[in-house]
Parts: sequence; structure tokens; C-alpha cells
Amino acid sequence: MKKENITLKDIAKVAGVSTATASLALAGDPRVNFKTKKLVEEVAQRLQYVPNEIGRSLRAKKAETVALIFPNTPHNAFTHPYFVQLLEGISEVLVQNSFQLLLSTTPSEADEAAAYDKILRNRRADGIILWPASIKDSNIPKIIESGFPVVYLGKWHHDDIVTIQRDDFGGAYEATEQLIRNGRTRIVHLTGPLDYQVSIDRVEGYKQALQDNKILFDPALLVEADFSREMADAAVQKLHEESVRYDAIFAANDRMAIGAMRGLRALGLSVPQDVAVIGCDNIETGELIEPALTSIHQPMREIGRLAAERIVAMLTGQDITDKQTMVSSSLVVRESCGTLKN
Amino acid sequence: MKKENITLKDIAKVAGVSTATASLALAGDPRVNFKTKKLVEEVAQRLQYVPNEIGRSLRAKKAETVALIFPNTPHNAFTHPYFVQLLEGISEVLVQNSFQLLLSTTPSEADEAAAYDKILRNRRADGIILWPASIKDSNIPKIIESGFPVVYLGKWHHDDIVTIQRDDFGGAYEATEQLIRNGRTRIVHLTGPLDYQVSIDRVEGYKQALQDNKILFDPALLVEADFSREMADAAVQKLHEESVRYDAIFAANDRMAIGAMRGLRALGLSVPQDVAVIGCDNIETGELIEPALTSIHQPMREIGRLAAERIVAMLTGQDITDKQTMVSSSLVVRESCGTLKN
DNA sequence: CTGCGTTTTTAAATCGATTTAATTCATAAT
DNA sequence: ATTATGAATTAAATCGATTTAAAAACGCAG
Repeated sequence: MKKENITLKDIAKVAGVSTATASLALAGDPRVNFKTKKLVEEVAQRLQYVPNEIGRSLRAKKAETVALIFPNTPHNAFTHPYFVQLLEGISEVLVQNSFQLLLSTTPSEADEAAAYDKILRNRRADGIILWPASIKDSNIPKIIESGFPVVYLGKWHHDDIVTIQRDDFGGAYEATEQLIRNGRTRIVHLTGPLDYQVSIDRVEGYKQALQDNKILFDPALLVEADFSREMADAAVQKLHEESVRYDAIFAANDRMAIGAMRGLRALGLSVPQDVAVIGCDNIETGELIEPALTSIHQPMREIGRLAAERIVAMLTGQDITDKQTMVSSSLVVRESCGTLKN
Repeated sequence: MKKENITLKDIAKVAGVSTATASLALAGDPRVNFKTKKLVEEVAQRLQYVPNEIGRSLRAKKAETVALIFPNTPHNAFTHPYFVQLLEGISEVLVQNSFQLLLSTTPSEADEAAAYDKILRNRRADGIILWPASIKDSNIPKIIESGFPVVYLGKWHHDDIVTIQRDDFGGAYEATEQLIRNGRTRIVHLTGPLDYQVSIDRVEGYKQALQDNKILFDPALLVEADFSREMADAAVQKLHEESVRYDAIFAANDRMAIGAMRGLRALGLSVPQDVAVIGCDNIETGELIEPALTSIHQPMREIGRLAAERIVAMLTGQDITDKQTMVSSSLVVRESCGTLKN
């Protein structure tokens, strides 16, 4: 039932020319006679010829494919609320440029290194879009510094690496300041794991905002969690048991913000009256819960688009003038942060 | 900076054998002498040889790759809440079996046909996992009946096609019956676009449940929407303007259920007292809103896993005994449907 | 030392396209 | 009629691996 595929050879034979001519004709090379070109095109059309990309790739030494590497760690899964948006942005641009998208994860942390190495060398992809993992993960620097075309979606310490970064520092600063502006002074920062750059940057932004507003940083208010709702809930419980006093929470993602809000409710505290809350990511759920969650919006789709544009540019030999791109986030103010409506 | 890749030729030269021997040695062919084998392996190890998959694919006529085709229609985007879970299930199994995952979307509806055709013929993927689109979409039957290895994630009318299906009929039946059991008799079914099989099946399930409970089907209670929150909200508004009386809503997805709940609230109606609501998909948000949403849980991760297992089996020449697989959904009862706590 | 059967090794073909360098062909100039 | 010139075509190499069929090397008996 499965019909054999039509190859260039078939086209050449039917058109009565050599494969060389057929190839050149289809490529629109000016050397081939107009009539011959038309003939070959007609035959190709009629036989529904589709070039075998594998053959083409082998010869051209490129696969017209970009791999999205998303390190598979407990904190970094596809379930990340905005992973899908990133994917959409990337996909959109790649499709426009006739690149394919290979999705790469690793079976387990153990063979992570080998798996990445393979991607880099087996030539299935010409370039890589790389999502950050823990700063302790030694595979990340290995990939970035391999010389393979990479767009890194985070901060990197060499400015010859092409990166797309969010302004995590600025976002955290803005969120913290918003809480301060609303009269809060004892602001808990519920951070993600501190071996993630994003967490570190947000802590910095938080601290800077405190300092600029002459509020002393209290280490008791810096609580490390794991991005999960459950742990945020538990953290609020723990703060209560330790009788820590606070009037606001800035959580490093919306899941934790939501978890914290549930914890607060369980303690009989109301949001935003007793405790104001701000999250990060601006996931859809935040808009639908009560009170609606104030959050830092991350333009993930835009980041995906930019990353794809950059890698395509690199692979098509264009010059990248500004290798580092910073996209700014914005605060979406809703009820949970206690801002008065004007 | 970018070092040239090590090829089999390099290994052969360093080991002082022919490429044939090198290849055979690495493949563990018993014809090659044990000492030679060890030598070649040592050299490959030392030079960090990784076979070029493109070359291998060309010769083997297979790419060790599966494409996930997700038709890009307004109702069918990556943003589909459980797309990510599907992806996780697929990815997990493919990685285990050393298959790569190619993500395919189409630039626009216009060149959809050409794009699919290309995937089928350019040999970048050996098999396809296909997500349903509108029943009017002529590309779907084209792909399914091409003879190319396909696992279709829906119902198909020939039983020689490998499918993984959800029990949409059963799910709708169960949801409707739950509402009836809770004393509701005028149940609105907020359906998705009726050119989708899933919508048709759910309408059937809904009708059957009504009939089995001796409730007459009222066409005025069947409202077609587009899966969006906004349109569900508007639909509730419209029902009100038309003075349609009802005491329950069964929505074809959670987004619409949530939109409907917002619409009801705007009209001053309370859920579940005035109107009981059940959705489909069991998205995370449903658990977090108030009242918490009763919903039909879809085991998307499981579906992804099964689909990947099937396609891998097909591509590795295994026999598929049961070509059609039905996974059952389950009702997750929360507050919105008005079930009394026991 | 020859001949025969085994083990090992390797030359060469293959997969499907692209591209270079060489060749053929037609036309115009001498 | 011959040659130079340019246009059009094609043979052959190439990309990197696998695999078949043939050759080489080896061991051992006669």
C-alpha cells in the first residue's frame, strides 16, 4: 500500500534529463534553459515530488532544524505554566523560516551530559535554544561554550553569547516597590530555589527596593521554597508557627502566590487587608481567583519569538549586532496587592 | 573555534582499519576480531565519536523521529490547557526509546495541505501522532489514509487505523447524569464547535443521559460556542435575554465553564444554588476558583504515553493486537455541581 | 609446501540530494 | 569551412554512515 517515494532520479528520468539538471532547474539556477526548467517543474509537480530532507541535509551539512533544550529537573518541567507560550513564540517564527523544531528533554539527570553531547554532535539540529537550569548544572556551560550556535534564555557572563533575558531584577524591584507604596513594610519574599539565577536576581531586586526605600532587610522574611503551591502553603504555616510578623508577600511565581493565599486563608488572614500578595508569571488562573492576583507579567511568547529570530539569524549567516536582549516585564495590578482603585 | 566533527573515517584512520571494520566493530558484529573491536571502541571513546544521525538516517531510510502534528486552528492551539500534558506523556516514552520528537504546526490554514504532505514525504519523521481537527478538515483523512504510520488521537471509521480515544460520550453521559441526580432537569449543554467530533460525541452522551432519565431534550438548551471563556460568558447573557430557564450547565471545557460562572455571577445568580455547573478537562484553575469546579478529568498524559508507545511499536515492527484503545475519563466532583457532601 | 576451510578485513555500492568541473552543443565570427 | 565564444547539460564527487560481496589472511591437514 505504502508507495515508494519519488526521488530526484525519478524526476530526471521522466523529464529525460540528468539529476544535475533536474536539481539545478528546481533550484532556479539561471544556467538551465527556460524550457528545460519549465519541463522539470511540470514533472515534479505532476509526480508530487518532495525532496528528501535527509539527503539534502547530509549534503548541505545542515538540518534546517532548531532544538529546544529544556533541562528536565524537578523545578523545570513542561508543566511550567508559560512553557507553552514560549513554545508558541518559537514555533511561529521557525515555521515562517522553514525550520523544524526538535524538542529535547533528557531521560534522567544521570545521562543528561551524554544526551546533550549527542545533540551537539549528531547534527540533527543546527542550533539550540537553551532554557536555564540550576546554576550548578555543569551541562549548561558545556553547551554554551561548545561553539555550537546557541541562544540562551538567561543571563550569561560572556557577552559573545547570544541571550534573551527577562528583567527579573527589575520585575522584583517593581513588585516590592508597589507593596511599599501601598504601605507595607514587612514584606516576605517567597523565593524559588536559590541555585536558580532567576531566584538570585529577584532577591537582589527585592533587596534593592527595600534599601532604596530605607527599609532594613530582615533575613527572617526571605523564605526559600520550590516553586510549588504546596510548599508555599506550608511556608505560610511555618511563618505563623514561628510568629513572624509581616504584612505582604512577594512570591517568585503565581503558583506559590496562590498557595500562600490559601495558607493565609486557612489562618483566618484576609488578602489584601491583612497581607498583600504579588506573584510572578501572570498565569491565567491568577485573574480568576479571589481576590484576583497581582502579578508580574512575563512576555514569554515574545521571548520565544526573539529567541527563534536570533537563532535563525545566526544560522543564516546574518550579523547579530546586539547579542544581549533584555525584555522587560510589567506589573499587572489586581486586587491582591491592596492597591486602592482610583 | 568550532571544531570539526569526528567522523567514522577519522576513527578508522586512527585505528588503522577501514571504515567498514570500524562500523562493524562499533555495531558489535561478531565477524570482527575481538582485539580489533576493543581497539576501535577505545579510539571512538577517546575521540568522543558520535555518529552523524543524518548520514545514518539516509542509509537506514529512517529518521528515528516521530512528528506530533497539531493542526493549527483557532480552536486548537498550543494553549489548549492540556496540550502540555500530552506532550509530557509523548516525550517521556519517546526519550526512553531513543526517538526524537518533531513538533509540527502549519504557518496558516492555506498551506496546511502542502505542509502535511511535506512531512509525509520528506522523511524527517518515520511516524506521526495526529491530533484531531475539524471533521471538515480534509488533511486529516489524507494523512490517516496515506499508509504512513499514524496514531490518531480520536475516533476513526476504519478499524485498521491505530487510535487512542477518550470516552467523550461516556464522560458527557456521566456529567449529565450527575446533574440529574442532583435534581436538575433543565440542563444547558454549552458545546464546542459542532464540526469537532468531540463536540458531537458529547452532545450524544448528553442526550442519551437525558433520555435514559426520561427528560425531554430541549434544543433551546443546546448552545454552540467556541471553547472560549468570553463566548461562554456571552452565551449565558444571551440565554438570559431570551428568558430561557435552566438550572444547570454542562460545558464542553473548563474555560467555558468558568466563563459561564462569571456570566452567572454578573446576572446575580449563584452557583451551584441557582445553576449547577460541570466542565471538562479538569484544569488546575478549576480547583482554585470559587466555587471549585466539578469537571471531567481527561488523562492526557496517559493518552500521550499510549500514543507514543503505539507509534514506537509500529516503527519497530511489533504487532499491534488491539488497534483501538479507549481511555476512560472520570468525574471529579467539587462544589460547582451542587452535590451534597456526605 | 600445497590446498582447503575459517576468520577477518576491506573495496565498493548505496541512500538522495547538491555542486564543481568538464563536456557538448549551437551560434557567430573569421 | 573553421574556429572562437557562450550557453546548456551532465558526469562525477561529495556529505557520513551501513552493508554486501569479494579479497586477504590465517590455520591446519595431507
